[in-house]
Amino acid sequence: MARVPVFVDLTVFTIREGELRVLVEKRARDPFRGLWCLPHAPLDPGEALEAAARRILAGLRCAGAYLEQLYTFGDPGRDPRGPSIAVAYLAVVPARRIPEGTTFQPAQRPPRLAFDHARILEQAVSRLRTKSEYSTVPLRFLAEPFTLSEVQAVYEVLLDRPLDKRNFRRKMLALGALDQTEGERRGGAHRPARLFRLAPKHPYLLKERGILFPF
Amino acid sequence: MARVPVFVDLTVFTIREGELRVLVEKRARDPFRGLWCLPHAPLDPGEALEAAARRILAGLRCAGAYLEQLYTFGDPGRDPRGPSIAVAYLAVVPARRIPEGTTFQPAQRPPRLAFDHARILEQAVSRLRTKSEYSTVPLRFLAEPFTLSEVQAVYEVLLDRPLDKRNFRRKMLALGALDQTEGERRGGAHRPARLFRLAPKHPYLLKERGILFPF
DNA sequence: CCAAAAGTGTTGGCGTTACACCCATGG
DNA sequence: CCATGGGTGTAACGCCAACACTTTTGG
Repeated sequence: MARVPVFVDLTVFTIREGELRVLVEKRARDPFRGLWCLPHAPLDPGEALEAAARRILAGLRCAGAYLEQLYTFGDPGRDPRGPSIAVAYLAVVPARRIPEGTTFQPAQRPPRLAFDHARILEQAVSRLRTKSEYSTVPLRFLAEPFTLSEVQAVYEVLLDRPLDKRNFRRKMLALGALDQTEGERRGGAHRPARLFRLAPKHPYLLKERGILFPF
Repeated sequence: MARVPVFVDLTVFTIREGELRVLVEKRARDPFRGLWCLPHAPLDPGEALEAAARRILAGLRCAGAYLEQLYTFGDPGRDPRGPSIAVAYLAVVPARRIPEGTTFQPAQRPPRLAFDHARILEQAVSRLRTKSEYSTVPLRFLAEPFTLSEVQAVYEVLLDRPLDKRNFRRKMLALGALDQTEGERRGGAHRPARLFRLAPKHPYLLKERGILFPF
């Protein structure tokens, strides 16, 4: 029976300083000692894949983040120690929930990464950008409650283009994915902003027919 | 180090008798002896995942079929013999290329399946239908050369609704995914049909903005 | 000459984009 | 009272869905 080591690898994204960023760690051991890599861990026997991903997230103090399976990488050369499998997950964490001491690097121009992690990251970024066109995943970059301007800023980073404010608000509200909450946010010398949360039963995919963006 | 058995499982689809069908095998051994299951095999150490999928396809005499990775299943209870991982692939084979002696069952109302194969199949069908809205995957159900009416029939089965002939043809040709070939097909007491092939550099995803279907 | 599938254009309606100003607040 | 970001409506345009008849062949 074929038994190769099985790893769960994570791409944890956030948006900081107007840029998409990914969580990386510095390797303490060979191979690739001193190089950056994505957080990962071997699957415990008897542990479900998603459970392993959540275990790693908890270790990063990012429990509760949005999580979805990305892709499975099994190129025999991906680890110099020998054949292995990496089940990669994509996670999203709001910038305001990032714990101290965590390192996030620009996802589009990352530092050199160990193993096949550059390829994993590339695929994760691609998936994230594609899904921004037709899913509510981008809302996971925000801690509740949030303002419509914050939502627009997230979409602008992910889609990498400016969006029209009036059209954006009209469409976003029409989705039914947001619930307005009590209260407002005062953020300086200007009119206070209304606050929103993710609707309890928000759709994951946007609409059956047609795409919502571009505006 | 965590070493659990790694399998590659296949969902091989075709369209026959106006219905989406999936290739199944009868199990010759326990567990689940005599029950239907999806084709699968353990990953050889040192073998790439996709290479294993193609090896299984070749064993089914379906070499050359369209193939993409679907999802990885690792629920500890998926195999009664103990924890294991299944990397599932989705394949599409033209009805005219099906070898003798292969069993295809209706994909939407399959027989009882061993292991967690019912869940794998469910997810594969869902993915296939979703992708039919915005990708050229449905064209893989046809052996070249094919007629536009055949293409429309495939889309109608996958989307499960009738499509307008004139609108369908206009949009499909506008994609640039098809090349007209020499010759025509005479199929009885009616005007001969023009023949097409997949364009060498056909797009995988349809258009950047908007979706092509519905009509 | 009949049956059967292939092939072909136009129009009205709807949804989308483009666009500029007033509001509420803090300092 | 000034600066700052929050909030709002409409009109022109372009794209899409709806729709029916002619063509070519085999028997």
